[in-house]
Amino acid sequence: MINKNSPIPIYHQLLEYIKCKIASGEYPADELIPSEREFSEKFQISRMTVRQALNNLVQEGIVYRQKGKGTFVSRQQVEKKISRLNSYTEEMIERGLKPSSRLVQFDILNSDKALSNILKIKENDPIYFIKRVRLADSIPMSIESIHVSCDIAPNLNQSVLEKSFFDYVNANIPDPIQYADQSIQARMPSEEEAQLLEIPPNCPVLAIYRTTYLRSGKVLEYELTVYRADRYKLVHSLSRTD
Amino acid sequence: MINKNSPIPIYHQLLEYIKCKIASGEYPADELIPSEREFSEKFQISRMTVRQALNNLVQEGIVYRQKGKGTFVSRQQVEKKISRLNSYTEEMIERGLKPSSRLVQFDILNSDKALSNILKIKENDPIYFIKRVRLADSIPMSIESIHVSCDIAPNLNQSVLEKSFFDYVNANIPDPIQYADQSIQARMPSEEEAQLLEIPPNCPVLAIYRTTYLRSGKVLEYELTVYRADRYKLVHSLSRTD
DNA sequence: AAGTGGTCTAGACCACATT
DNA sequence: ATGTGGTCTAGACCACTTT
Repeated sequence: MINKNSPIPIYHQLLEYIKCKIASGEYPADELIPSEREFSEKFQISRMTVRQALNNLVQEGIVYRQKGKGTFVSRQQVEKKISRLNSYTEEMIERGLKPSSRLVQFDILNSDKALSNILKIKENDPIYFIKRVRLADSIPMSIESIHVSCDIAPNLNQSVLEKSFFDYVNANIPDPIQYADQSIQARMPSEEEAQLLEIPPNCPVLAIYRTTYLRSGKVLEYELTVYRADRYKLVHSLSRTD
Repeated sequence: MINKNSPIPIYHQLLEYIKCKIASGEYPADELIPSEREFSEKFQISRMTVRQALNNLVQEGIVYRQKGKGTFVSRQQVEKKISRLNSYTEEMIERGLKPSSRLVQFDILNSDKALSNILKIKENDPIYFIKRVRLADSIPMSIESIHVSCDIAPNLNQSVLEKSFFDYVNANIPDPIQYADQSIQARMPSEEEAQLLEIPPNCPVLAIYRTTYLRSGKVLEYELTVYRADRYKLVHSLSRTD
């Protein structure tokens, strides 16, 4: 169960152990789980290490604590769906569709004033501009236009884009993605958009403008994605945290 | 600076101390702050206590760490707008517009199969059906159709709807709102929708389907809101919590 | 080699809730 | 009175980065 000689930290092993118990129903929702001291004694580890595992689970919304009472399992169905930032690839697989993409444009451009403002770089600093048609089961789903500062994305090339941009980021940029701001609009497609999406010009599209930030606060990318409205709806969760 | 006899935990005092230094510019963005051991020695507190302060700041996105290097100030001190669940009234005021509404329909109906499923009630159980045109600065912005189980919303009447439905809920339902699932689509308006929104029939709309849940897990309401795409865009934040 | 954050220990006292 | 989570200590070893 817990292997002290494993290269995996003990708190992480315990965290996974508890997650399993919750998934299997052994620790049901709204029920107490063993106390910190119980875990500490059972696995012969320090209570502080147990707390580190539990702190992570609290942060993930998997469990919650009550002073003097104990630690409880959260209602799972809520936590799972809280809006996450997913890549196109992840999203399509989740929906049971086969993702692919077709590169339309790959250029290095100089940023104009508006863009440099968004990306928090100097005007005329070089950026990658990448335009791709995203397909699901070989049918056009969306057009994705990505703007990334060359400074922030080393060694970005066409072959990288065959796969997930997120995977590239995770592998090549140590600073992790933290959050994104999105703005969503309904509008009619431009002529080029209608053609790339293979839809009639009187069919509306969903336009999503996204700015993605890293943990350091740096801007990773500014992205516009235009979705076929007949094939795509955006699903997400909101929480009310008064 | 740090008072060990204060009822305020030491880690919290240190956390506020660091926040102040950042706000005053003494710890500038992207710059190193003192190491954990420095804080520990300077204030004569345990390094674990320093870590607790720093962990909280990392969680808030105020600082970030790099193994072997140190702890840095994040670039963006702007408070992140984690997607919140707001009422129409709140949202419009935030955008600097004057909200109002015009009641189109107020009825008690029997729920059909699909609706009873969503609201988690029995088929044919009575529901309130409320349709309102929402205005901003006296111009139609959206059409809101709310479905609420009569069981869950006592004393709901037309006069309540002059104001915010959220305010009514907060005042009359002890179980607080916890979260909502939304599905967002772009589409063309129906004839009735175009007429109520005072837009031409070839102008697209943003259709948002929302199910709102209470902390107990009960469903508060199922709502369809149809927005004029030319006057409304949806803005929100997503976080990536790996 | 020196410094950093990451992990871990084996204790301790506190405020709080339950019995 | 007992058990719980919340806070805190004074050490320790590790992997990593920089000098």
